[in-house]
Amino acid sequence: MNKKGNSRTKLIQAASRLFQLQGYHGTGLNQITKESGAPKGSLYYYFPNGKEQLAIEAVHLTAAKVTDRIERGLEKQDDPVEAIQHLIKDLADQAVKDGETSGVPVAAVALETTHASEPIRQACQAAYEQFQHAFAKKLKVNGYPEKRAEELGILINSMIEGAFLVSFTTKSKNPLRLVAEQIPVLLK
Amino acid sequence: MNKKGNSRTKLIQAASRLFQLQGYHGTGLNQITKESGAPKGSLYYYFPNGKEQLAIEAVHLTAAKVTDRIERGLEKQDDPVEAIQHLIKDLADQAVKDGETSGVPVAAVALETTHASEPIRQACQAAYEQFQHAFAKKLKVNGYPEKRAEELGILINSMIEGAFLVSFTTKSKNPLRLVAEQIPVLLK
DNA sequence: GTCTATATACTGATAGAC
DNA sequence: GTCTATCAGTATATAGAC
Repeated sequence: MNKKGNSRTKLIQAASRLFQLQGYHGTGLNQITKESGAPKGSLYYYFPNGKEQLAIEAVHLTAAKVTDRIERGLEKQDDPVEAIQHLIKDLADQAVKDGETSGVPVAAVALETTHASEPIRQACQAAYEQFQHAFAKKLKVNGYPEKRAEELGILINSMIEGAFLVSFTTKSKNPLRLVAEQIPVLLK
Repeated sequence: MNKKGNSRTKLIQAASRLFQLQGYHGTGLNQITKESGAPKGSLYYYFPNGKEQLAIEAVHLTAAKVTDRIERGLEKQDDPVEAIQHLIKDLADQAVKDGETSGVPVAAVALETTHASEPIRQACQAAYEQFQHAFAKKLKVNGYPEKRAEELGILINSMIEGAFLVSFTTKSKNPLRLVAEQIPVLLK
């Protein structure tokens, strides 16, 4: 990576973090450039389409990082039930304990921009499809039929998103805990 | 209701609608006063604490309306499984078809402000607790033990929130459909 | 109680020197 | 590629006439 790639990357990383915490409209470009350490004037050099383009790339980065985390988590145990339950337990700790440094990936940006920017919406949609696919892949490897595995991927991702949202907002682990307990019944 | 109550109510109603669609930071006070038809200068007369106070009251209104909708929906059928499934089917139509006029209640505001305003966060938490309680009440009436009913209320609300969020973002009914199909297994 | 005008700060975005 | 200065627009919030 050259200098160019470096500043570009730092901007996307800062944007990814801040959009997750404060949402799209709640995060200004000044704050992003300041936090990234990248020179402010160069933002429009790397992202000629401005904030929207930066948000799309930030969502892509967030999606890649979260997908990687899901995949690594699921690899730790062979049994899908135990693997998924363990992953959810980790999320529960993060949602409640990490306080100021944590947010629900993608969700805030998705809700704010679905009606306002179709390209950003599509980036968020792609993120959710990646998450679903990561769960489905684990289930296929363990013998679930393809179609059933994909449906369960959608279902598991939705349940985790909702429970994460409610756990985060109410500062309680209960929603994520209850979803984790439901996994064995779901995969039976 | 006198004139005062009327303007106040119109402001809260417009705020409730717009915050749901565009989030907290994505909605300006100018837009709210314009859409409400209430005189702009009077906003700070009714809400001395400004936008934050207006948002709290808007969340309370949204919570009351949604809770009412859940309760009325659940009353339509005696069997809790069928009642909840029917309710989710209605939500699925709304999330995908209503397009520009629909949003996920409370969620956008909750995600944006949880780290920025404790009073707004508490209003969102109260909203989720109302939703959970509405489901739990239906289950208690139908013979579920109190503790189990309350856990299922949290779980059902979380599942619906997540599936609504993903359905809304991906413009697909699948997540909500799959959650609906899961209800019988859940309540077995 | 209503409404206008405005203060102040910040937003996204741009131009141009270096 | 970097950085500064700055644009026009809008944000929340306020002061004061009526």
